[in-house]
Amino acid sequence: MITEAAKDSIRAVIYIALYREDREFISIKEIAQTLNLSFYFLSKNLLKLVKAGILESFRGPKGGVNFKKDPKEVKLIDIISAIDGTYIFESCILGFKECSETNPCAIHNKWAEERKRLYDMFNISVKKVADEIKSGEIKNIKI
Amino acid sequence: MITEAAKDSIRAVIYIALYREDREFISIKEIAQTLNLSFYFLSKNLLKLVKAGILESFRGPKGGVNFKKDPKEVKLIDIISAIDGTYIFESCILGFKECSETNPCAIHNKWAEERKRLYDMFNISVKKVADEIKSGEIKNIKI
DNA sequence: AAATTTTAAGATAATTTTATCTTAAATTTG
DNA sequence: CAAATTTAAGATAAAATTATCTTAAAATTT
Repeated sequence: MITEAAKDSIRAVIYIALYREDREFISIKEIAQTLNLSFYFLSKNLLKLVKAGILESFRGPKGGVNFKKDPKEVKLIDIISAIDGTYIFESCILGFKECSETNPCAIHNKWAEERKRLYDMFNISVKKVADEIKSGEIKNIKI
Repeated sequence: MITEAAKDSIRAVIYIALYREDREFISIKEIAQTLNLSFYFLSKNLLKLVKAGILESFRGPKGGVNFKKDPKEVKLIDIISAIDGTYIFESCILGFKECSETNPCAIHNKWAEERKRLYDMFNISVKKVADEIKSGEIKNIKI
């Protein structure tokens, strides 16, 4: 569905939203250690979010990353798009380069509906996900 | 979502269901040429379907592959399972090894619903897909 | 100013997936 | 029986993704 890179990155931004509080920057080391992710791999991936204008970064001690955009405005789909691209939500499930209503593959209609739903599923802001977690509605949740 | 191997294989079985008529075996060469797929890659993948008991094969001139199981009984999900495994329909969208209702990730509930729908989408028989195509309900369809 | 910390950038390697080729075995055709 | 055709099996290579490491640059701390 989505790459490991995108999965790690989504977990990272949720972590930042949950635990940054009033800190200026959260070090990637802290994120990687807490989430049990590879520091190297996460660094590379978060850098893409920096370049996409979603996060900002700062070097040196006290350095790290933080949201550049308001997490209310950052959707999970934006993370996925920045890391994996939007191809998965636009492409034909049977691999045709062109596949549309007017010249569909055998299961175009079914997939078109599901990929729209998947898009909608990820079209939720980081803030909203973080707030759901904070609210305690969901028991035993893992970050 | 699903691998290229699975995509090719789904197209191949739909092709066989549509065009085998009363022939005993359909050569992989014919399938690959008609569908514009790599003969080498398709051979390898269809072999997996043979080993999974979905197709049967026969060597020599007049050789090829054909359904072993009735295409009414073969679901697209069976093709995907034989080629890619069922992992995608069971796994956590954020990559956790264990993720369930009782110990969920941040978007477990949303993804659990969507992956169920994806499973259902592929839980359609090859015969049904082929019949839909033959019926002509869908205009300008590509195989 | 020197040492330390942290991201930036890019090199390198491992793994997985995709693609191609070769040889063998089974079957038919001539 | 020899030649041709087709799948079977496995070797090899290419491409993409994941993982790790190294060096540089920026900032802070001492």
